[in-house]
Amino acid sequence: MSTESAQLVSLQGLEMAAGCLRTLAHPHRLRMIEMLLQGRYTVGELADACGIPSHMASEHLIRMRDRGLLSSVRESRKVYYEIAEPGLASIMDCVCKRFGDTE
Amino acid sequence: MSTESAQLVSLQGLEMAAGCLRTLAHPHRLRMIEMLLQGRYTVGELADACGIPSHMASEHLIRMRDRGLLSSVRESRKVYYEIAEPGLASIMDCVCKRFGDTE
DNA sequence: TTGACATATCGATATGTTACGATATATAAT
DNA sequence: ATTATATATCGTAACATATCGATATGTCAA
Repeated sequence: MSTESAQLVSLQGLEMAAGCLRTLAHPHRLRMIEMLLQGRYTVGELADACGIPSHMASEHLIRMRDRGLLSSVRESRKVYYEIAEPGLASIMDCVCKRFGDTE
Repeated sequence: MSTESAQLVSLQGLEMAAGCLRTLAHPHRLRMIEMLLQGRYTVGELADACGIPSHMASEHLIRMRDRGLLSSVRESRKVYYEIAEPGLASIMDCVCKRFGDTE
């Protein structure tokens, strides 16, 4: 199912991958990505869903956008964020399979 | 192909997932995992492959073992590490697809 | 223009992580 | 017992990150 690559990824590639993984490695950011995989949301909506002040949600979102994981569009007063990196679906799929509660 | 879960992962689950991702988010640790997905290696072999002193490789490996990602077996003077979490294959597959050089 | 709302930025503090030298343990050979 | 090899642990300094209050910017309505 997975394309077996005999060749190793370059150190530079691994450094970029590590940067992305570090950006993902926060429970609130994972929650935001989980939601954004199902549609676009505003900063305030994501903040409420995480139970954090919106200025902190903004910081998380900007961080992910700067990494190329998300993109944002301003519409009047609100800013909508959405998924920019398609690979996030596979990562979240792994997270759900391993840590999703089956209750 | 992926089981679409309408239900969100619990915050506790996301915290554990974030912990695992943070543990993965280091270029040398990713290199080690990449190698271990193809077979077992000793601390010294992994250290040489990463170009770091073996006591630093040991710290990285113990960190991943404590997270449940790897397991270790001592054989005489050497300690062999191997993959303990099957999901690592999917994660590394994502990394290869996104950051693997196609040269 | 004034005020309200939504998002973003700044500064300070607290916590976590990394790399490194030094040292310690475990195993084997002499 | 001594020495060499392979891993592991400790202490620390440098650096990155998280959180939070305060403040700033951008947008709209009255």
